[in-house]
Amino acid sequence: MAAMGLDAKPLQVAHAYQMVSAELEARILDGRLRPGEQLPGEVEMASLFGVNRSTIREGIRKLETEGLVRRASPRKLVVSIPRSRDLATRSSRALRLLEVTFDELWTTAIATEPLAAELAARNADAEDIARLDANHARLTAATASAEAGAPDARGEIVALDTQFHSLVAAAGKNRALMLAREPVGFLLYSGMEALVPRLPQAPGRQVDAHAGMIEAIRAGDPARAGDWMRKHIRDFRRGYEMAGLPMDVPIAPLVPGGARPGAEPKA
Amino acid sequence: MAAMGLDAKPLQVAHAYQMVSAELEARILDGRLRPGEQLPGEVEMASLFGVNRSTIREGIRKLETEGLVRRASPRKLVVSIPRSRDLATRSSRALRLLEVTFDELWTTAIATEPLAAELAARNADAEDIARLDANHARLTAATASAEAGAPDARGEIVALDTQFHSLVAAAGKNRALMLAREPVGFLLYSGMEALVPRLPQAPGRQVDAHAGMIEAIRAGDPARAGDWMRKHIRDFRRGYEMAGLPMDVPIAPLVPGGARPGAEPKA
DNA sequence: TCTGTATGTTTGTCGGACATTACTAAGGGA
DNA sequence: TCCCTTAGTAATGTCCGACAAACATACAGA
Repeated sequence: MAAMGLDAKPLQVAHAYQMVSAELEARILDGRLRPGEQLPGEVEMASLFGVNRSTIREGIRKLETEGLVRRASPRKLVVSIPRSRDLATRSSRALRLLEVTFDELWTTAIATEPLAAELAARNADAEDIARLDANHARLTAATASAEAGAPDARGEIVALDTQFHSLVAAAGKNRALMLAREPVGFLLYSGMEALVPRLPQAPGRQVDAHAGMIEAIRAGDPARAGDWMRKHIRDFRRGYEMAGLPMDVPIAPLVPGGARPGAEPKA
Repeated sequence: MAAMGLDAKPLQVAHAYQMVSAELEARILDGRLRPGEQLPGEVEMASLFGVNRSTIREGIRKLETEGLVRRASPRKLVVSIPRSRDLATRSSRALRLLEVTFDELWTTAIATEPLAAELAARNADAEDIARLDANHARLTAATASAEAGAPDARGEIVALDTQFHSLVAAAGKNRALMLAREPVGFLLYSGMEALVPRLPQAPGRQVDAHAGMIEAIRAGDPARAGDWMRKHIRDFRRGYEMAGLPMDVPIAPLVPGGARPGAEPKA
């Protein structure tokens, strides 16, 4: 007796705390509440909306999580614009949970990263370049100490590489691209963690590529910057292949055996 | 007395409800809690964590908003993977609040959309193509009624175009790309709402481009599909130029004067 | 077997309470 | 007059207890 003229409709009941967050969200999105503006206290809101303070608090939790409001100080709740960083973190987490493959990430990156580099060559200012230089200096140092056998330099190399690409994107001044590429880059470059120990020459090649890219960006040469990036990304894939790492399996497998120490699946 | 040997540390106090969500989140991310698994009731959790039920509820609200848990039924709280749709919606909202320009969106799209089309030509299955056909049929109809003077066909055209591009991306079977391009596409194609009334021939050209793309995808010809998409996206920009719409201002201005009714651009 | 009812459980919401800690304003010293 | 200290106020974070509505399960009846 499935069909009786109507499809399965979700028809979710409207709970009070959902209405609170929905109402505030609507006011933020249509501009009645503007970023930076301070919201009333919980008690006042409770009386305004005619609900209990607990209910207000649950609604606020939701908006807080979405990044539409933020605590400027422990007492001040202000309207805010979601930070790209948080959004990227969440997307990244989702991609990990979706168990996307290296290949999916790489294919996306080969489209977005060179564009980011080209834009960076066009739009980078002195500060951007300074940041890139600083990053590169640290990467050079970390690579040296990794070659010297430092055990924990690997994680730093990954972090610095991830940051380098974010900096390039930021220098490009395209916020849509930044937001789109960030989660992909974050996850993709984390794959280098597995690459380094099997391909000792990888970090060196990386240092060269970064240097070339910074040079092209500094010179304001979009084509060359894009080429360096393409080469860099292709090189990454080749390294992955040479290291014998599989490209059609999840970057970060969802718990093959569990977590670190004991992690026995409970009966 | 600023410096006493330490930089300004964030040092945000760990509130109980944050620890609840953080703890559950950690268990989900490292696999101790698996997608689909059901969580204990609120009372039980409260005693497990040694906090009050209200506190548990606030923590759950956060996880719910992040999409890491979901209510399967009003009584069942299960672990889940964040839905791309929600993530895209949120990113889209953020981009709108950031007041990204048409140019930023377009520049990103010209990199991602052709790739999506190429992948679609490679990976689309029968169902994907059926969905594209269905979408195209509706677009054709909507365009016809728009040309006949139907007032509200404009919104449907925008919705169908947005959906078309999502379907193409979905047919490409690259989840990273889908997630990256969705918010950009959503916002970019909404710009067509303003385009249609000033450029009556736009929908017609669009119908042709979509048809060509579907044909290329059906034929499994990545290069041709990509070319159609590039042409389609470039055409969109040209249309925007010809219509005299500015490309370096926010797509969706944050409340020029307020909400729908008047909506005349203020001086 | 299917349907309807009774019981128990869980969520959503409420009201009130209290400790801690930001903010504020009054007061004292230079 | 201005600055610093100090007390007071108010808001948040957390807790407790309570209740209605909804849902799930078991059971009785057709």
